[in-house]
This record gives sequence, structure tokens and C-alpha cells, in this order.
Amino acid sequence: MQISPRSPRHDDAGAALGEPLPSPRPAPKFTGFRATGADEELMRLSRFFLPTLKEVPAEAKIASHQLMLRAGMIRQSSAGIYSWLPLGFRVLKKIEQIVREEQDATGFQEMLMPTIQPADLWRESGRYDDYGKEMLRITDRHNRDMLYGPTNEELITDIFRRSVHSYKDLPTLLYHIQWKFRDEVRPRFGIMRGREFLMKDSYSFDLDFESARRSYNKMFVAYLRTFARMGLKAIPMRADTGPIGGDLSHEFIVLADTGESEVFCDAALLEIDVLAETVDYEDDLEPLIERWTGPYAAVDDKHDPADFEARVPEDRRIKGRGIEVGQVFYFGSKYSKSMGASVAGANGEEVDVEMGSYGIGVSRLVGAIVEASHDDGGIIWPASVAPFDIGLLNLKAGDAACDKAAQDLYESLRIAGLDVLLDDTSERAGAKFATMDLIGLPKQVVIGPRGLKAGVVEIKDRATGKRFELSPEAALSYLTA
RNA sequence: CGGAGCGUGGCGCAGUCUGGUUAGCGCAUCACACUGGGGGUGUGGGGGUCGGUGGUUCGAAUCCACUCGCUCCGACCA
Repeated sequence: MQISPRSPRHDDAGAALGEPLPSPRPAPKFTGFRATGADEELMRLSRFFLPTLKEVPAEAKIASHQLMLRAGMIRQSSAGIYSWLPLGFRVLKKIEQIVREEQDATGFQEMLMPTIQPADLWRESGRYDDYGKEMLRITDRHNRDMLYGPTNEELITDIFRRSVHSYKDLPTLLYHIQWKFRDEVRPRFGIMRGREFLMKDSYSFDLDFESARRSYNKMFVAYLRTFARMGLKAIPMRADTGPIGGDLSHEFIVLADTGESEVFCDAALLEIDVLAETVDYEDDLEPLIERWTGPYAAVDDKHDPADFEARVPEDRRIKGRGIEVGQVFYFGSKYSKSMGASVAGANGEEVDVEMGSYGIGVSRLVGAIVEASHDDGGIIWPASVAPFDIGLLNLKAGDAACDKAAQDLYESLRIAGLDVLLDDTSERAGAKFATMDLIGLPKQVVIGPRGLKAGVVEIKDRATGKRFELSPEAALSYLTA
């Protein structure tokens, strides 16, 4: 950090006599540490771009939208289109990575398709007209019709048909994580229902229904694991197949009061610990899925009140609202037939491949998690997706003892592999606490002159609000345990 | 796409109906001082030309027309 030239109004006789210039702010600390590399960079709140808001912007109606704006995670660019600021971006990346890991575990392979697609592909499938105004249509300089992809079935099918010609290459299992655009008439709820959104979509190509079913099941299980890892209870519900078409589909719904769909389910579903199961994706997953989909669960348009009351004891009936965070479809040869995606079977006959597609709303998940996990003070991040693991508050930046204790603990936590945000600002304690609660880091460590004098720092668990004091050494082992 | 509403410093709002001093308040911001463990206090300062265009008028944030943007309810949607 450079000492900026002093502005004239700071000049005084002392400076004129050549005495050392008083720094306009406390001397920068830890600069040597920052030089050890980007990965080791000291995340100081005084340098971190975190434009928090005390007041709620008028347009934000639901908790997640309000909190994401207030916590400096996102900013609206135009209706339903948002920029991701550093804090929000970190969460988005964490979620994306969990999605990626669980996809990779199933054997689906990651790739990347473009956002802009040629209209001709969509004319082949017939969806260029079917999709209506939700599709953002673009004309390039050569007057060719293009579009900003709302989904990628046509594109992936085109890739597939041009390269795969034999049943021996099946199944072909691919996915990508890419920005999509659907020109919603009425975007709302911030990131939860924007026009531009980040989505993971997977596509499976199989020779027959049995094999397609296995691909579907892999995604089904991977989805439940993915959401569980983010601290969400996602409930699979049989769903309509909508404009994408097909005849086997499930929606994955996260219960939240501000959800868009009304849902009915058996409380037993909430007891299932998905991550407790050891999954081998080469096994037959059908029994596992049958267990997980056994209890009653339905969105309103599939709801059958009589069946609900017959199958679910009164004390276990959950009627609430939910957010759809993912959907899986099997749609057979809908696209392979219209677009000519066929392979030579074992007997030399041409077979239209059986397809499925599977989406997860990655950016929507950020909102869904906030919706499911917050309190009056702000966001409460599940540890797996938190933008930082720990917020380290130096209550008296500039005080030698506090600075040193904060730096030492910061370095030790970093060496232990934790992401730490150090609040080195000169805000008052109350403001610091409020900001930390707002941005919702799972653990807070408070270092202040009062505690240090007694040889302790304070640790606060954001979720429970529980606070306790430990020596710095004990705090380190507690946090790194 | 049907219905409703709103655009005034970075954010939240008042002022508009009933045109008329220099457009106001809270928060944020900057400086200084006091303060210092849950968004503290005081003093002083900076920042807007009222979404845009055109019109009416001696005079427009205020009235009229057009236009752009945003929001809400409904239908629709990962």
C-alpha cells in the first residue's frame, strides 16, 4: 500500500520542516504476509468490497432478496439480472463446486456449451415457436437468427448426433454449468426468479429405457446428496414435465415459507439422512429411491387430499410452501427423433436414443439457502457454502495487543486451511457485530482489549448464538478441530 | 400478457392534489472532537435540478402528451 501524497489542506508547519508525515490512517499491517501469494492473501474487511446496507431497498420483498442486497452479495443490473459482488460470488462458487463434485461422482462429465445458440437447431426440434417470448431472440450482423439459450437440449443433441453413432458408446453422460436466460414476464424475488441465472444441466443418452432409467436414478440420488451437503432438506416430488416434455419427472423442493409452490408431504421425509447412505452409482439405485420417495409428497397441482389423509397420520402432515431447486426429466426420444440422434444397435438397426435432462438452479440455490437459513440479524450460512468459515473481529484495530493477537490467530487459522475474514476496521463493536451477523459467517471470533487482558478471546456460533470464551490457543484447536 | 403503482443526492422517504423564496428530512459519506464489547454523541462539510423528451405558463419536481425504467397482484416459470 502506498502512502498517498498529502493533500494541501493537511499541510502544516511540521511537514514543511521535513518531519515524518503522519499517515492519514493507521499504518498498513501484514504487508509481508500478503506477499506470500494470492492464496495466502489476508482478507481484511477494510479492503474487502462489502457494500452493506442498513436499510432495506424498497423493491425487495422476501427475506433472501433483502438480505442478499443488505449483505452486499448482489446488485441488480436490470429487471431480473444481477451482478454478483465478492461475497455473493464466493457463495455461488461454493455451491457450484458442490454441484460439480456430486455430478462428477456419478460419472457424468463436465463440458461447457455456449450461451448463444443458432435458431435453426431450435427450429429442428420445433421449440423455436413453442418457447414463445420467454426466449431471448437475437439477430447477428449477418442477419442470422440466434438466441440466448434458456436450456440446452438442442445443442447437446446436435453435438451427440454428430459424434456418436454406435450403441457401444452409450451411455453418453454430460453436463455443464452455464448462464441461461429466460425472459420472464415478471422477474421477482431477486436471484430466486431472475431472468439470467446460473444452471447446472445434465444430459443422458441411452440405448433403451432400462439404461435411461439408470441414468435418471443416478441424477436423482446425486441431487439429494447435493442439496443435503448444502444443509437443505430437498424433497423429491413427482412433477409435470412442462414444456420440455416427457413422462417421468421429479421436482426437488426445499421447504420455505416464501416458496412459490404449495406443497404437501409426510414429515417422515424430513427425517431421512441422505448423506448417511453409502452410494455406489454402479449399483441398482431403484430400491434406495423407492425408500426415499415412499412417503407422500406432492406439489399442489399433483396433490390428492384423500390420498394424503389416508397415507399420512395427522401429526405428520406437512402443508407448506416450497422452492424448486432442481428437476429431473426422462423424455425418451422426443429430441432424438426430431433431430435425428440415433445410433446403430447391436443388430445393426438404427435406434433413436433415449434421453433425459436434469437441472439444478445454482444461482437460485443461493437464495433458497438464505430463505431457509436466516434470522432477524441476517443470514446464517451452512458451513459448506459459507463465503468464509470464520469472521475474526478485532474490536480495537490499532491497539498493539489486539492487532498481534488477531494476526497470529488469523495466520494459524489460514495454515489450518480455513477461510477467514478479518474485521480490521475502526468501527464500533456494535457495528462490527451487526455486520458479522448480517453476512452470516458460521463462526465469529472476537478479540478485544477486555478479553485479552483476561487472556481470552470469545467465540460465537452464528446459528445458535452461543458465546463462550477460550484462550487463543484453545480457540485455535476448537476452530480447527 | 391482463390489472395496479412508482421514478426527487448512495439508500429510505417528504414535497406533486391546490405551479411561485436558494428542493427538504433520516441513514450513509467526509473532517474534527468526545467515545469505545451489540449499528454511540456532538459540531461542521460535500453531494441531487427532481427518469427522459416535448409542450402549457411570466414561472414547472408540481399541469399535459409521449417515452424509458423499475415494482407489485394475477397467469407463467429452474
